[in-house]
Amino acid sequence: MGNSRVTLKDLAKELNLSPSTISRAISGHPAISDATRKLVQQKADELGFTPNSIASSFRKKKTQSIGIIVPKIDIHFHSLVISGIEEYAYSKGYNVTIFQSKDSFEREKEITRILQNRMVEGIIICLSNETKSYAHFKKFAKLGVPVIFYDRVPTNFNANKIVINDYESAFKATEHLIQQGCSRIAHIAGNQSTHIFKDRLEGYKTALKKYKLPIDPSLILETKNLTYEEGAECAKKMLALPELPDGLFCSNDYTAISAIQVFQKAHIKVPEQIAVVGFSNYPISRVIEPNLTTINDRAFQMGQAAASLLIRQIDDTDSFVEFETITLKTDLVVRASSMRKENIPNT
Amino acid sequence: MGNSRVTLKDLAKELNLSPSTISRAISGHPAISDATRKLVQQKADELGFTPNSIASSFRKKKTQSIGIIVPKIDIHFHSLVISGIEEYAYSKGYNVTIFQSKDSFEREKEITRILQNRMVEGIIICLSNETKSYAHFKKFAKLGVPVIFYDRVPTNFNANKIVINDYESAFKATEHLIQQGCSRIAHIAGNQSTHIFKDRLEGYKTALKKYKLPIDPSLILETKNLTYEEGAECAKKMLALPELPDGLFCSNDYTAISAIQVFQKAHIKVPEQIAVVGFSNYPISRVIEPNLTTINDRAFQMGQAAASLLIRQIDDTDSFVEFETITLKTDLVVRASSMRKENIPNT
DNA sequence: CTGAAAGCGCTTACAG
DNA sequence: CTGAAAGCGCTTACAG
Repeated sequence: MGNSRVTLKDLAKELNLSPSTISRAISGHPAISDATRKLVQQKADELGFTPNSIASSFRKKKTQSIGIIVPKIDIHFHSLVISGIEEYAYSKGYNVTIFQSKDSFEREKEITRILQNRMVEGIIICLSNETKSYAHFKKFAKLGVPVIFYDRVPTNFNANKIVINDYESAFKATEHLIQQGCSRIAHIAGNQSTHIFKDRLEGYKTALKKYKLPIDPSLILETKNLTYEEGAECAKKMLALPELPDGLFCSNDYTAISAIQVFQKAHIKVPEQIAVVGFSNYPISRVIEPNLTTINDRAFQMGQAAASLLIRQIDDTDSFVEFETITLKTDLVVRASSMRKENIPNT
Repeated sequence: MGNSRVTLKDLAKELNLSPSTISRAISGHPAISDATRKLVQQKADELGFTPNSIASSFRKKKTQSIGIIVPKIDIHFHSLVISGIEEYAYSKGYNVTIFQSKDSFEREKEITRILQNRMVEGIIICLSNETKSYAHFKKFAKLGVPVIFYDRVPTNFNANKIVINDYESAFKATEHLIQQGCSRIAHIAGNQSTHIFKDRLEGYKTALKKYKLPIDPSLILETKNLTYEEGAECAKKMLALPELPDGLFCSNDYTAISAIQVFQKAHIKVPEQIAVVGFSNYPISRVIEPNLTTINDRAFQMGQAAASLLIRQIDDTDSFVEFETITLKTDLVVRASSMRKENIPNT
């Protein structure tokens, strides 16, 4: 079947004009007369000409495409970020090519090679949880290809980063529990080798200190992956304590929800006997009964911010800025799971 | 900063070999001696040469990339499909470029133009809900670029499709409720202008007919978008009926879950007084209490199947097959929300 | 086993 | 306002 695309040359021949003129007419060069432009446009439509952007990319060394690496696309947080990136990039004429590292360091390295070959103009990445070395990103600095890290970002490595203030957010969440009258507040923590979960634990501790509450190690439960199942295990451990905590701050929503369900099955009332706060504001937090108080981590906005910073850096080739870190605001979304006093929930 | 990539020519000059030989050595052409191959590989590593795949794509007219169009990336179903596509495509050396139509027909058309210009080798798409005409896909047939539709697929239009049997699945779900002893079974239906929701309604009706149960129009509640909020409204309408249904089959999980919550707030027991079945097997179905019986629609596998079919069609340029429709198996995942008799749930 | 040459479809500096 | 010419970095049919 006629795999034959119509090219600039074909158009030129048809119209007895030079390819240069056709090229300029199509791309809206100002030096082309209106008459010629119209003529060319008409013929292009007639013959079904559309510019071959691979040829154009090759010639101009501008691919108008950016690469995204995420651990897994179907994690809701990442799909929101990707959605934000795509939306912004599309509005600026950039395409988005997606890769999953599957949390494999080797695969992440391989993907950076592919992205280099593909000549993407910039990269947005959430590191795999295996990644401890960042040498595979150094080549992009040499090539002038900006890289933006989000969520799981490198430590001890200069780079562009989009983050939220995990420490502050955790502080806010814990402080809220204290203000609701809780004094024995437990924490379900994420893997402490990941700095965002470390920061959340720190924020929790700082809030306790500020309000002169003791830090009780038996109330701090570290998990590997903050899974639904791990949340349930942690809740059971709390039930086995000599005295039940009266508040619980969890490093994500899954563990918060499974903990609530374990408590409820043990006929412990949430929030009356134990008030619970999660982290991320997943859709599920508005489904669980009672609705979950949680931190809105602005995943969609994070994607938009990452794309915006990236494209700004692609365009400003001779800026003096080497690296930028953008910290996004978070909100505490107060719902029923933590409401022990007469407040008005904000969602 | 030295934006200078090392090229084939540079390598050739360094080694006093022709660019042809370098090209063949790098791409593993069999006619190259081992000695030369090693020499070239070594020098390539030394100079940090990596092939420019844009140049290669341009020359070979093979971009090794496929385009995906989804209504919205952060809908869990689509993110699972995309994940399946990326996984399969990556294993075959294809890259995946993603676009969101945002359920806009105009944007969908615009995206197909971009994909044509970008010379993707194939396209996987879930149609926007505004799309009624498929003329914008015809150009790809002429160009020999295969297009695979999934989920929301065209009707009355010959095309490659990956689908599940919505009719059968709905039949299975409804039959299960009947076997659990329900005889007044309601249905929360999706928009009847979308064929998959029409099929689900048909499957429901057929099951009732088969078991000689009456079809009661007051028990069939159509929604616009099957949202959580619409599910709650429908449940309230059921509560207002002279007699409550004893079974409920919903066209998705969100409506099923909100209905369950409305029932529970009205002190109606699920499944004892009303047994509920959803559709999609979203993660949330294992969180709600009681856990939701639902149809596993195999979104990840749908993505893999779409990518596999697409790449098969890209490779088989001279096959006699014009179009293919693949129907995937679905499972009824039986959980507590529908268990009125002593069965063993399968998850 | 290796090389010389042509060309993929554009863009752009230079010239008029 | 328009054109001739060179070239982006590869690949491949042809030749030896």
